[in-house]
Amino acid sequence: MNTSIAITNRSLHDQVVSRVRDLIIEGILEPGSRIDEGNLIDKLGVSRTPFREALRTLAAEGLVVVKPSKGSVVRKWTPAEVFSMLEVLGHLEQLAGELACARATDEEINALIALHLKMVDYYKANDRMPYYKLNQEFHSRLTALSKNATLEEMQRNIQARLKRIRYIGNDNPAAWAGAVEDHEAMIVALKLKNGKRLGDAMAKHIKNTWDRVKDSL
Amino acid sequence: MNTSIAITNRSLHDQVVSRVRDLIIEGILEPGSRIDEGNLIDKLGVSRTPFREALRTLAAEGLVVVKPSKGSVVRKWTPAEVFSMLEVLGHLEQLAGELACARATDEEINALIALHLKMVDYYKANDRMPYYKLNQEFHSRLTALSKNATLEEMQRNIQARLKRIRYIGNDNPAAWAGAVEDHEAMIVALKLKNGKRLGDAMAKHIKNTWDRVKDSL
DNA sequence: CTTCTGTATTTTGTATACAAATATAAAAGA
DNA sequence: TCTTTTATATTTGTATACAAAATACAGAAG
Repeated sequence: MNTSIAITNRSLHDQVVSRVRDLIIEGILEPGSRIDEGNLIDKLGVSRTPFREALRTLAAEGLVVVKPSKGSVVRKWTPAEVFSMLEVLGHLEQLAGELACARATDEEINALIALHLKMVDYYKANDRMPYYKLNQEFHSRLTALSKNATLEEMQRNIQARLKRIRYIGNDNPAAWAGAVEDHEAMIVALKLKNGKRLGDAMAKHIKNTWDRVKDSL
Repeated sequence: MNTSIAITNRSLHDQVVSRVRDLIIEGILEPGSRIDEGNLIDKLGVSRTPFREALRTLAAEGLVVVKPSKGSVVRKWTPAEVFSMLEVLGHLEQLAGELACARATDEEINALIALHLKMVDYYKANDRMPYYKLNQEFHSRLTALSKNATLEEMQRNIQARLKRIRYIGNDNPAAWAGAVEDHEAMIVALKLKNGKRLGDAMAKHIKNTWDRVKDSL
């Protein structure tokens, strides 16, 4: 078991960061829109101090832009920026794939295969939301198998920036079918522990993501 | 010309961020050491508010760790973390090299070659400090030629984390000679606009960096 | 009408004040 | 002497207060 009885007295800062991050990812705070400090601190029930600290964290993460003396806005990506993110993410996941094959245990690989099978079930049941959530986890967990902390961190950061965009741009059936196929290829390579092959499959998967996503920008 | 008459009224936040970042990189604030808030705000002449916001920014950048209710410390990297950074950086620069060959103009390439020649001069004159500074610029500018904003950002971030370590671990003559040789190979590949070759040369260069640096950790 | 200009209002930036938690150290007990 | 306890000081977290900008707007001049 993995339960902990530790009391997590998270600081307001941390809570505000994750809350606002979620508001951005869920699209409740829209890209390009101004972040109304007075309004949000009321709704969140915190004072300006932890809220503004949270904005600095989110700005460093790239989700928010703080314009001096003019307030903050939810960062809005240009298509070129999104492309650049996918270009980097694809390359990072290629590395992740190669390292995973070299470093992951059979147990870890089997756990990931199980996750993949669950995703296939959701796909067959046409259940989009849980599929989407597991998909995020699939990529994070595969990256974790690389046993490279920096790689995990960079992947998580880009993933967070893309989350919203990816969700919007993935709602057509053909795109979904393609994504599942990509994953199938990745799983095959992972089973064989063929790093080169897995890396290429992951890079290709991200490349396909651009095609799925680009028209919704 | 490129001069601007804009008045840059930088916020205290921004100033504190760059000031403290420099203190960390220069080793005046030592890895693992506590950041004494009271002391530093006195020396910097600012109040706690912008200072603490700056700490949040630096924490998100990975240079500082904020321990809830216990203060902040300068982040200290384990050898495994440094290795992971170099592993990712090498892979990112490989991509940068490939993209640079595809996207850079002849003019940009020539400017980089000129920079390289200046570095060789400093090397021959055994002038370490200016060489080191140009080296940072060399890598940043080469990455910029990839015309990929995300790649630039990630490279800059890892670069900042490694800056201190790299400086310390580069003070033996053989290592320096090796680094210059690596750069020579990179320049040749760039002249040929051979992306594969440049990418490999850059990846190899970073791999060598680990050997130069690992004993000082 | 427009455009300008000065003023009121709102928003942002920074400093300070207060509360809560942690670290320090002095005193009491074993 | 070594713990343990308790009081005190320091540091950290959060709220508020004040200052400085930026924005909105009303009235004056063209």
